[in-house]
Amino acid sequence: MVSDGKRSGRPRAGEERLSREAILIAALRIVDDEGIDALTMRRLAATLKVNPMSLYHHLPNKAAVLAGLAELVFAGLELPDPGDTVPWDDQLKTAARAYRVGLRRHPNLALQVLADTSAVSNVVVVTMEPFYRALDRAGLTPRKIFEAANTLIDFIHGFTLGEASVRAETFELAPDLLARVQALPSEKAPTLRRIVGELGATGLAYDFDSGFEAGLSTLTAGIAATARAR
Amino acid sequence: MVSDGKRSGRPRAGEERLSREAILIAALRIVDDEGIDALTMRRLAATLKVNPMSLYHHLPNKAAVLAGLAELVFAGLELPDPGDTVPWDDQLKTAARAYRVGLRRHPNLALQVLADTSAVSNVVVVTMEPFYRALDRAGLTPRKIFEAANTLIDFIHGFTLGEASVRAETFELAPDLLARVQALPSEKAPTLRRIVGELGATGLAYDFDSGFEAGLSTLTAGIAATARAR
DNA sequence: ACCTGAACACCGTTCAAGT
DNA sequence: ACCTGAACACCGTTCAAGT
Repeated sequence: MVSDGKRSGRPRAGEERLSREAILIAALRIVDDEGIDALTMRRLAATLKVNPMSLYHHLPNKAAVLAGLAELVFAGLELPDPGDTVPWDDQLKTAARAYRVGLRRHPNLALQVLADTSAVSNVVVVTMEPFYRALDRAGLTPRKIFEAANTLIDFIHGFTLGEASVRAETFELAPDLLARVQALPSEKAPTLRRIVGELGATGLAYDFDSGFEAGLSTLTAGIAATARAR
Repeated sequence: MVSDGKRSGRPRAGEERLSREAILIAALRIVDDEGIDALTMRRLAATLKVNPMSLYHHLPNKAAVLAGLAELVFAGLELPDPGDTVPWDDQLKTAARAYRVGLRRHPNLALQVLADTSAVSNVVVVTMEPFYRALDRAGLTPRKIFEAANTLIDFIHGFTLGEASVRAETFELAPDLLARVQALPSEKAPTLRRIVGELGATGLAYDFDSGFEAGLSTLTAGIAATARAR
């Protein structure tokens, strides 16, 4: 049994208090619970009951902690692949939905994750197989498959970014938007005004789930057209 | 003529050294030149030759400075509208390209800008008219117009995010990616391996411009299909 | 090897005081 | 009203010292 009291110096073999993984898990918890700004090296060390400087034996600096968190989130992603039992567009949509859900699991980290190039490129390598399989079944050329996969990923990233940002705020977007569009001088944006007016306040109450589905349908329809055109 | 030396106390009328706008312009310059981390209140004050605390008379805190920068970037956006002289999909693509170029003008700020909900919703209100006009001409219902515009914006945001992140890094994505895909165990991601292999190293050398065009084409094709289906 | 304590060079922001 | 100086409560990180 390990004492709870503070010790110093090197721990005995097999008794290490710290590891890269343990540090990252603690960091993820802080970010999930209190937001990205709450994550400081000193705070992180405190929750691990350890001297702030001990962290630097496992991770070179704070940037490495943040990169490690992005990696952790992507490592937790698993895209289901229904395979040939469903049409290729359903296969694609299933994987896309799972990708969105996986990113949304840590909303306070979304920005960090999406901006981390190496994390993103890692997930492309390891996890994107279902995307490529579905697009291959659609009958695209290799180049078109590559482009379509990137387009789909970009859409999901942009969508997730908006979703995470709104969730972090308190104010209601939809009513505010409606009021401001209506307040515009009528010659400024006539079509926008008309469309928003026809939608009405209730129609504008933005539902993220149906917005995501609409995007997926547009993209799969566009991909299908691309396949026919080859 | 205003002396260069430091003064203290209230300046005479019309001689104010500081304004919200002047502060934001100086801040934008720092971010463009040296990155977002270089922007500190103290550094900002120094470049304005002013006491750090003076800034707080014009902006309540650092978060307000960052939000102001997002606002500034979006305020500089102007989407051209070729109007009825071109097909609706060209009209849509023209506006989309301009939107991307506008965001890319300040790559170090991309993350901040895209994550700022109120800035994004502002630009939707003021600037998105060409998007709505083109989609209206495509023959979509109001709801489909709204959804298609959001999908297109999400794609551009996700694309810009990737573009800005890669630009901020030094390492070459494409060759690295190719090597790592080939290093995967062959049963792990067979389709991905095959597609990347067929593309080859040169084919994978990702060109952002053509990637963006491919996305736009897929989206407009999907929107056209949506319009026919109504 | 791993952990610690003290120290350095910074931060954002509050507050009271100047003009 | 606008700017300042000193101070407070933090940061991330280096370095030398402990075991």
